[in-house]
Amino acid sequence: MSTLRYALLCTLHAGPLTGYEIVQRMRRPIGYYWTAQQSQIYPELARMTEDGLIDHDAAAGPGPHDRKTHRLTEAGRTELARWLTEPPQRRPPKDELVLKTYALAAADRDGMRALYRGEARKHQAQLDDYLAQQADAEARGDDDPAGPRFGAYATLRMGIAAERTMVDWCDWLVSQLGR
Amino acid sequence: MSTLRYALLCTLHAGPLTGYEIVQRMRRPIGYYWTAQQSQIYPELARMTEDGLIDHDAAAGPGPHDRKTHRLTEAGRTELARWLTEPPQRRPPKDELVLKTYALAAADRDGMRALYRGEARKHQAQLDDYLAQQADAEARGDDDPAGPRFGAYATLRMGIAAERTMVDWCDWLVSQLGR
DNA sequence: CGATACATGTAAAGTGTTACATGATTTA
DNA sequence: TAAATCATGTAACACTTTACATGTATCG
Repeated sequence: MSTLRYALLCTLHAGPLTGYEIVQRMRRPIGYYWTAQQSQIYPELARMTEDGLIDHDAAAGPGPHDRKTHRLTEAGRTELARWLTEPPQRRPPKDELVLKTYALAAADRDGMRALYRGEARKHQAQLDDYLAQQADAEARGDDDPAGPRFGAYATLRMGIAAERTMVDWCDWLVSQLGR
Repeated sequence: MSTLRYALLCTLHAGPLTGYEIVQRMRRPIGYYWTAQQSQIYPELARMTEDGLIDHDAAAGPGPHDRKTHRLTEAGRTELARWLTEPPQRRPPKDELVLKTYALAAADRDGMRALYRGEARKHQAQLDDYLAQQADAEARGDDDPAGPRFGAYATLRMGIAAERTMVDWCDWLVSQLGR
């Protein structure tokens, strides 16, 4: 079972969705910590249906294909619950900005300073977006650990903490590289 | 030009290395923010040599192949310097633990609490390792922004900040899921 | 004498991205 | 009427992982 499969099971955990809606979730909010392309999602949904993890209602769609609303089967729900409490397998972190930093000495100093200033700005913008989402979530009561949307709220908290860390680190580098 | 190529250029920025030594660096310290398998590295080094980004001295090796010590060419160094100050392309973050968190409501509550407790412990261990490395680095004077090893030191700082963020987030989740 | 480190490579399978293809309905 | 949204799919290519393959030198 690939992680993509589990990501799709996660996407469907709170209720049925069409493939198209799953693609949307893979941008926001799930795209903040997992992504998959449309061209990966549709064939995988078909294979998961074959394997009995999900099933769907089909209805005439706008284009040449049926519109399918997918939902977890009992088998899918069981498999998801089993996987969730398993320790995640450490996958290679790949961060281009940190990679660039390792070879910092081989670059133009002022150019690198400008780079970190720009990245600090981008991460600050993302942080502001998350902060606004957090305020909305708390207004809805999503921060209740017993509520059904606490999981999404907790991921937001991680996003906020990670962006703050990036902003601080970039700012520190700007100050270190300053004259 | 794939990012793998730039990662290899970064690895060689401070001096010549054999393929085998590059593989070691891809575990520690570069592996903390970038990885590649041996089977990816050797063919890519060959292609980069063909393209004039690197060259090497060859000497009889222990096995059936020559031992090659790779170094950047002038063209490679120029290309690296150009790339370094370019804004990194945002690649999809993929974090299995955060993905699991999104679907937290579909799992056993105590099981999830145990998961976050275990992950907090693992990240704390990694943090302690980084902290020890930081002390060594500072004793060597690597924290001098004008020194040649400041880049590696700065990546360590990011690692420390990121691990601390993870530990805090896991601890927060344990407390939220507690009775 | 068995395991580990040194040292380089190839083959096959799996995963992910980009591009293509169709076509109705709604919005500017 | 042009663009965006809804909706599903395939093909080709690129990238990554796992496994295989060879062989010396050193350490316990």
